[in-house]
Amino acid sequence: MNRCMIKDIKEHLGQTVKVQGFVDNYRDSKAMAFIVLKDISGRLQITVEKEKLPEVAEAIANLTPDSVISATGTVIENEYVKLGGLELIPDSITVESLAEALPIARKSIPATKKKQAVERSSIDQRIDYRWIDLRTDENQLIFKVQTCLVGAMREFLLGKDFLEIHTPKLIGAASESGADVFEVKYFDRNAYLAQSPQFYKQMAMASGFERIFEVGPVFRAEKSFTNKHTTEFTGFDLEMSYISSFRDVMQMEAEILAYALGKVKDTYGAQIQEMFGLEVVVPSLPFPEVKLADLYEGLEKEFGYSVPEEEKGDLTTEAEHLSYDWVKKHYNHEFLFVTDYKPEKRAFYHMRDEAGMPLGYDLIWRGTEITTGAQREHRYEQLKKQAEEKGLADDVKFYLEFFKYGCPPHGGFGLGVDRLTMLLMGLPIKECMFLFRSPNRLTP
RNA sequence: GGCCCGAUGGCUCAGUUGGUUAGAGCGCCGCCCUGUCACGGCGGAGGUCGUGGGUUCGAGUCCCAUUCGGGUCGCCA
Repeated sequence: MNRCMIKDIKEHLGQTVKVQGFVDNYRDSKAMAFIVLKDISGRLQITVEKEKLPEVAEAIANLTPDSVISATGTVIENEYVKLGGLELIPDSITVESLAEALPIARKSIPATKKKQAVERSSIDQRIDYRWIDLRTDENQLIFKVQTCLVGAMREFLLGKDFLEIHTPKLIGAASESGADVFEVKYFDRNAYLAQSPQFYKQMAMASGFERIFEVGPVFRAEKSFTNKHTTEFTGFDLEMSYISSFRDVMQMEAEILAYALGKVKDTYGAQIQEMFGLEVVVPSLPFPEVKLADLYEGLEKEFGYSVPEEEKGDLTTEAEHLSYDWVKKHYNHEFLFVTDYKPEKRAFYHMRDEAGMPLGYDLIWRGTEITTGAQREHRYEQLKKQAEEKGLADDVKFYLEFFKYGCPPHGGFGLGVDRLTMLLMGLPIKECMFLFRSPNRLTP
């Protein structure tokens, strides 16, 4: 018999079906036993009248929470069952895998008059047993949402003649700065884990691909300890040719996000609201935009936040957070493009205007940076000069070659998929990653 | 890397100015309970208090060192 997903169970009223999943709850008394079965799609009560079904009773006599079972039986309606008014009366139950007592508490239980509250285990404790932690509805929703989000972004771009590429993550030279890359052994020499597909996606422009994107792993050997950093994450990178300004890139990104968030809202908006208490807001176009210096000025005037002049080349964490209040107040919007960062703070490959101002932007969503984007410098001599200014000419020699034999003007951005997900759910990044990596965490 | 904080049964915590056999809830195990739905009732097992040293008649508690971990800032996606 084919397995029936629990979400489809209602279509099989009165019929015999097979269901499989984890034991979400087990209540066993002398004459009756109740199993709440959970699969990825839902929950179902299995009701066992022990005297009528001694074989089934025998099979589940030592059942434990989180064991995996298969059950076949008849689906019936029963108003008395709080779980959807449906229950399965089994003919047989097979215990596929018996679970030991769980080492973590996945959910908080509030205090009652007699009992004190049980807090759920810390996220770090839960990550030690991530595969158990991920069985909850809340955690599974995170990955359903992320799948929907990235799928929608991909779908959007495929409709606009983008090619999806896959660049190497093992590279021979430390790219960009060289300070924050992981070194790995590569036969009889050293290699590095790519800290960004930047150089290769630009190579795709020199290859005449015109429009590309990539979803892939990014490695950063930075000892960052915040709720939004990790040493390995998933980057959504895009590059497009024949732009007339970096604003073409910004517009493309805004359109992608508006489309993808629309899909997420349609599909999971209600569940996100219910489980995480957050509304998915589909952003209006275009996204608001502000110059970095103007933002600092606004924050000082309107929120009394000021920083020393030397820190104004970049956004401080607090300024980033305050920018959310600022953009809500001025534009009733969650996204904010920030432009006109100082050239010292930006990568050498960003194109600059006559005044030396980088032609790029950061995108801040709900007070957290999710993207850096720019028009790239595609003119060989100029690019070489900018690399030399940062003392990188030797390190990026192979990259400079991409621009010697013809290269279209182009630009692009890198977007943090995990940051997108975490902001969508209102959680720290640890809670949103399938497996979190940090300087202190390399397992499971 | 700077600053701050923590480490007590499987989990979450309590542990009073240092004072006899270290407590609780959940979980676990056993028994009881004809329909539960965060089921309920009774009983039980389980901890040399991260590690090393010191002070003291006496240390989970005070001091020093050390290990591991967490938060935050910087860095960034």
